[in-house]
Amino acid sequence: MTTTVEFINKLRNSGLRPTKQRIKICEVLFNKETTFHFTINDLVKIIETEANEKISLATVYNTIHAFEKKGYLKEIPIDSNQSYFDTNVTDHHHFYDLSEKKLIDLDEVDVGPINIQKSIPGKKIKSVEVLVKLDTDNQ
Amino acid sequence: MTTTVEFINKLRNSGLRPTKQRIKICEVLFNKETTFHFTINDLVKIIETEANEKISLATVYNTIHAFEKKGYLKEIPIDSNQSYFDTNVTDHHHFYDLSEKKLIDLDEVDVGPINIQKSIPGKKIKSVEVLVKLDTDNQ
DNA sequence: AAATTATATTAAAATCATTCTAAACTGTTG
DNA sequence: CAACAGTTTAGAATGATTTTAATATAATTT
Repeated sequence: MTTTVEFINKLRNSGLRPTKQRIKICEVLFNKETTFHFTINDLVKIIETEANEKISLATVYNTIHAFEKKGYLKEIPIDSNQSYFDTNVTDHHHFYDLSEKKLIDLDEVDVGPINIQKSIPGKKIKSVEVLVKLDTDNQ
Repeated sequence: MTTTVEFINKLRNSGLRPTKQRIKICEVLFNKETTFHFTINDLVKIIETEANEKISLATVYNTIHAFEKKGYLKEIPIDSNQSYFDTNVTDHHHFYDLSEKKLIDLDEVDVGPINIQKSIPGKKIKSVEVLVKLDTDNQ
């Protein structure tokens, strides 16, 4: 359980003004027992349900991108028309359930170390992400 | 070098009518020395340049999706607003150059074997894809 | 090889996620 | 509290992709 004051400090410390909207989004995203995955659409629905506030769509986008830049969220690469975000920002990978269009965390430990044996001159590796696509096992 | 007749057979054998448009797209995609990555936009431009035909955008989309379903193309999962496709359908992975928004192949051998140590009941693994994001190495 | 049928192509409109705009608003700092 | 910079907002704009419904073409039947 994180208090509102702590979110305010978190925001201030990262150079983001603690506005009503940003605090509300913090509460929705970071006041959960477990981390989770969401699309912007999901988030807007959660805000409408969980809170009785309406936050403009543009603000939700701005805030999520700001949080991503600050490292509070991670975008997950999926060949989908919507962006998926993860409140779990530790190094880990994902299952993607194709039939249910749902993401499931995959600990680094469950994948093992990955050593990229190739390099591109002038470029450095920023991240290594594994996506494991799942199908229904209709045997 | 693949002849038009071979493309016609390929299409017919997979239950796709060999239309003028599909054959042209086959030629543009599969008559290259090397495999490559493209977006729909890229492809449309290539068709306009390489051929003097105009294929409707809807047809390009339909064809690419049909080819993907038949396993002649692979969609590459990237958190981008455009879909990327690959004419290399063998098992391999990718670098994604963030500054140039370009994909580079990464052989399975350059990544090493990946053994997923977790399973989801009722689901089976369909694919394991590694995306290595690259940044400019401004040291 | 004409007639029939099933499938594909097309341009344009529709849709949907995301970004932009410019006006109104709100934290922050002195 | 005044002034300023940073934020929020609704709505418009953008851009990728999908849908529509009419036309065209390939395959099948006669």
